Amino acid sequence: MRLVIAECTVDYAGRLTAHLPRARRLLMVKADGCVAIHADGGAYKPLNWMNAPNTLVEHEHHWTVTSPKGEELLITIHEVISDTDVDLGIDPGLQKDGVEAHLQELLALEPHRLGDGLTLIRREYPTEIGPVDLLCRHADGSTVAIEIKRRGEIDGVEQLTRYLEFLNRVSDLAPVRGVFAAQEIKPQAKTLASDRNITWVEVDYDELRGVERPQQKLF
Amino acid sequence: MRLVIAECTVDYAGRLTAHLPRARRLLMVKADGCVAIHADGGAYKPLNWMNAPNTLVEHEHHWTVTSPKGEELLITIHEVISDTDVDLGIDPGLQKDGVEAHLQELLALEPHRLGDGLTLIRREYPTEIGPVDLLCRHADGSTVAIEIKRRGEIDGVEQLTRYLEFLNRVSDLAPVRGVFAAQEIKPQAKTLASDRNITWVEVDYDELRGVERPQQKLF
DNA sequence: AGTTCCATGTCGCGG
DNA sequence: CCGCGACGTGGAACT
Repeated sequence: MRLVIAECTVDYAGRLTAHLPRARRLLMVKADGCVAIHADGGAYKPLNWMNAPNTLVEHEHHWTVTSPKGEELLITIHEVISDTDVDLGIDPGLQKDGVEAHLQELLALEPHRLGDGLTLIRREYPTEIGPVDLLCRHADGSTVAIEIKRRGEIDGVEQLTRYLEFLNRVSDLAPVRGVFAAQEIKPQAKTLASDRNITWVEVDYDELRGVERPQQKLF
Repeated sequence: MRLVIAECTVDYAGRLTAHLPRARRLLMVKADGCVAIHADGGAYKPLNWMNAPNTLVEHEHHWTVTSPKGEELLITIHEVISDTDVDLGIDPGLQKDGVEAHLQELLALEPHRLGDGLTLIRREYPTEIGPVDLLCRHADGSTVAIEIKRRGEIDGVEQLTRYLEFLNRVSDLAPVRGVFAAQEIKPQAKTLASDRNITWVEVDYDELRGVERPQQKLF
């Protein structure tokens, strides 16, 4: 990784056009070729950037970065304050826990937690307007479409409603009922779901994964 | 801005839990207090971060960052390779051009591009659930509500649907038709729009702004 | 402060 | 490679 502190002016033309007046900034060039221009604020997001893959060409007083998608970044260098190179090696990567995918896995294994008599037909059941998280069969022969969210909000109910509309109209699975599952569901989402005859279930994540990995305090 | 290169291990607990095994990384601390941990790849996004406001406490072999929202970041420092501080001053800020607002301006000037016989009533026409991008009158006396996106996706169709529902129910403008306009519209969004009798139009941004401001090559 | 909506969103997965 | 949806989405504008 290369870190350059420099007085610079920046112009970007690509998905939009943007301009940065002259100021002192950090230019970060990573091993994968991506370039980011940071100011001393504005959270972790850079002011301007080019993602890999791209081509960086350094001239005397300016850098040009071009991407195969036709994006262009021009960095005019007025003065270099410092220019350092560090070898970080490859990162072992981030381990995440507690996201929707994990919740879906666990519920696919135990769909009965969302309603008695449910068995899985398949995960990510495809429809014209996108995949349904879980499609299940009920013991009575009816079908149940399940939308899973980490946090249940109104958007999720809308999404499930669309799936139900299409599944009931175009497939031979009809009638299809809906179940909205999340670790936590906002009151508005509960109201809307109930109003549309969609069952909602708040699932206990820790209970679901059992004693597998107890939550630990960091410090 | 402070830049530290260090061998470190990182644990985050907040909206989810995450762990980074020991490796050499860049720790970036900005003037606004935000902390970002970068590897040598993976675009501009850090592996882990804490946004301002937060509290950074440095101990002998570890840093703790806590946010008022109850998020915690623990950085265990095994070895410091370098530790530098730079004064960047405040940034004059980014100037952008070519976003949705601009598209709306251009279409407000030439609404007929979205359908024959359309004339503008007003931009940002207020409703109780938010402003409609453009409200137009058709030559036949009917009203047309227009939602504009840079990229047309299903969310935008939902948004327009809500406006139409409301306008048709509570206003004396009824009947109100809908037009969904974007530079590019996803197939699913087209399907949903058509299904709801909403016309969709893909507009050519460059053609729209015509000779007004020709795209300039940076280099 | 809470809500809504845009974003050069970015990222990852499945077809 | 494209399409699609999640994201610790982040960030700004408006109530």
